[in-house]
Amino acid sequence: MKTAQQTNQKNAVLTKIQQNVLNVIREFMENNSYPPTLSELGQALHININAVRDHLHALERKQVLRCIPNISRGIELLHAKPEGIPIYGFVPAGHPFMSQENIVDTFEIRRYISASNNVFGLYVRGDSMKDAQIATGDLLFVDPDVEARDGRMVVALVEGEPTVKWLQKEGSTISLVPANKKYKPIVVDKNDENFKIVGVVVGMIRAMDKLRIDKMVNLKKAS
Amino acid sequence: MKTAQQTNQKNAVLTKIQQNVLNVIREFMENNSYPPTLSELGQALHININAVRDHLHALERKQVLRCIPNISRGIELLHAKPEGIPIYGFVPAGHPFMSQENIVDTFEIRRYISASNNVFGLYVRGDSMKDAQIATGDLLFVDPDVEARDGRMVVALVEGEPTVKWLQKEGSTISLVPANKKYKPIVVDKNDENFKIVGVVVGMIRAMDKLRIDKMVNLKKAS
DNA sequence: TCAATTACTGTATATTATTACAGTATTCAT
DNA sequence: ATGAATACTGTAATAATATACAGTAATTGA
Repeated sequence: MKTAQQTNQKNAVLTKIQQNVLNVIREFMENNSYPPTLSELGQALHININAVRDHLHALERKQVLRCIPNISRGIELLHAKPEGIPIYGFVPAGHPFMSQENIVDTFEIRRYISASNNVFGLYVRGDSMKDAQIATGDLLFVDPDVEARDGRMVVALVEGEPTVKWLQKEGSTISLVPANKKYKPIVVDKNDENFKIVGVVVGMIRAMDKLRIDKMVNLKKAS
Repeated sequence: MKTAQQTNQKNAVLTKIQQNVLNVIREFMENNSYPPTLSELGQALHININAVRDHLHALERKQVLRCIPNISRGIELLHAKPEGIPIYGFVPAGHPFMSQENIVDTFEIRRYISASNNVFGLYVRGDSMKDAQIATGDLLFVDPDVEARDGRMVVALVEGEPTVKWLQKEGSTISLVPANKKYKPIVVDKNDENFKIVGVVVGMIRAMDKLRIDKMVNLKKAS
């Protein structure tokens, strides 16, 4: 006989069978685009639907899923599996830095670079931003929706040619300053029709594996 | 009256109403963890369930979804929406670089840095890798499963202290070379117990927004 | 103008799926 | 040893869903 009030047990440990039920649900949802019904779970687990029901209610009490009443396939998995990869603190920081407690963040690009929905990537070629630690092959994240304030690194179109430079505003003139003494700043008028700021550089990524470098060389040849 | 054979129309254009039905299905699935039933769609669209059915069959013929027979909520959307953000070619490359055809890749971190499942992130502090274009605040992707060959950038533990350096192998000795003339290489024996290579640096990401910099300063204070 | 497609309504029916009720048996902590 | 949670079986009622059949009406391309 079913007993009455069963208290909420957040973060309670799952039994082996409950874990198994959860795994079967996950597997089903990976293969099927819709959650399983009670009888489908019963078949998969070789048990009666009411046993399945008991398990689902237990899993609900333990906060790993939610059952929506009177809805077919009304199972909602909570705690959506963390998608990102772990990010540890500074180098050099503390000694046992590769521990669970030292994960200061999880890698999730949009959150990291806090960009709008219009961000796009752009590969860098040339050494004009060398002193800003930006090299050929680097991938820049450019956000058109971020305000291009003085001092920010921007991507601009000068007479149709895209370039990455520091932005420097002085009255009605705008200077596009490279981070390399070898090159001179480009000075244009604020209202120059041949000049347009595409977006602000909000992030950067660099691949250090040979495969990517080869790919970039191929791209270079193709262009 | 329903007419007989209706040919497959892959890539056919959706009518306005069909597009609307698809949008409602997408919206429902974003909010609900399970696909909608016919009557739920009927309610949302203010039409009879058999009208919904007709639309679903039309969408099925046009290959945008699949209806699984005799299965409640048996709707499977095809052509899963592209998750990544677009990545354009080199800068400077061609003039109209922000066009659909110039998307050379889509941003998806794991594919980009071609790393194992054990990659982790690590923030950099200090200027010892300055000449390799790596600065304080940069986030390194370190892969413990990549072979630490001569010349690669590695994260090593020297007497418990983690450091980022170039790896240089010479016979039985290993040199950890900084990319900054201000600092001297660390030379250790191959079998030194106080020395361990944690992983190879396979990628790097840099955030250029102020918020992140503030966060990093806070982390610095806390450590 | 004719066939095909689109866009619906309405009633009915079969199937699918959830819920309810009534048990049995085991384990586990107090 | 007693209450509570776990782990099941079985039958039945009810609600939720999908499907079938029979239409109507407007639009579109050949």
